[in-house]
Amino acid sequence: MPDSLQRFKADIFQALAHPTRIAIVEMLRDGELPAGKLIERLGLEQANASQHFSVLRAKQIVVNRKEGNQVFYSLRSPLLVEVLDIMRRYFQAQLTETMAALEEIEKEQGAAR
Amino acid sequence: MPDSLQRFKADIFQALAHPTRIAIVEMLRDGELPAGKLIERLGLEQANASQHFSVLRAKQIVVNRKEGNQVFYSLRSPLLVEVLDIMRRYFQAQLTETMAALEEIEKEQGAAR
DNA sequence: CCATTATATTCGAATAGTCGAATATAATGG
DNA sequence: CCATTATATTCGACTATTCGAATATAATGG
Repeated sequence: MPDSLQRFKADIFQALAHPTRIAIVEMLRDGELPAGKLIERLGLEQANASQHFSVLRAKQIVVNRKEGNQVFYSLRSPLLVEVLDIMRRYFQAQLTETMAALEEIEKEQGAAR
Repeated sequence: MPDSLQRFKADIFQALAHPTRIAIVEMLRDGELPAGKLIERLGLEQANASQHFSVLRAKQIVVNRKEGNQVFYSLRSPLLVEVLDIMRRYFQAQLTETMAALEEIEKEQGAAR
């Protein structure tokens, strides 16, 4: 039933379905960074970070290169950044709706008093 | 560490991290459909479909309304459709890259012969 | 009222994901 | 060579997800 495009999409979404990995991707939007820097800035446990990097590598969301004993990660494509930006708009749209709904409720409660 | 926007994004990505749910969302892009139609067209097991709908409802990706004994589902926002469209571009870009890489390899193997 | 249709929920089994600790591996420098 | 740094992998424990079967609930029509 699922075609390969749908499977691909699901795989990418799965890879992004964790806030830590989103944070990593978002830090990389401005360019390549060493693993150590990502770990430090995001306050991650080293082993756990490595596991998250592994997920991102497996789905080819990031590219890595070695320099000495350091590994540098970068995003493979800027398209993912577009996806995240649309998500921000979606979040804001939802927030706006929720605020409007709350105001409506408060207005009704004010009138009922 | 993760802010609420990142958690939100991760939640939405999680909800989309299954090909069946992507297929459902894609069928809904053209407008509201009854559950039964979705189940029939996608060849889903009823109980499993219901579980997938439940995931989509929980994250407010879909809106549902009842009419008699039928439930109609629709997308809450067109922004998600944009996300899926970017993903298609991403897939195509990856495919193009893979093809190019394969051709490169074949060219090298041809030259090595 | 009862049988049928429509769909949600629960159940249990199996698999997958996530964490931190422990371990392994590679690179560096003294 | 060995200690240190950097990072990947494994382990084990726990949680989450997915499936189909079974069950529950609601609506419909005769």
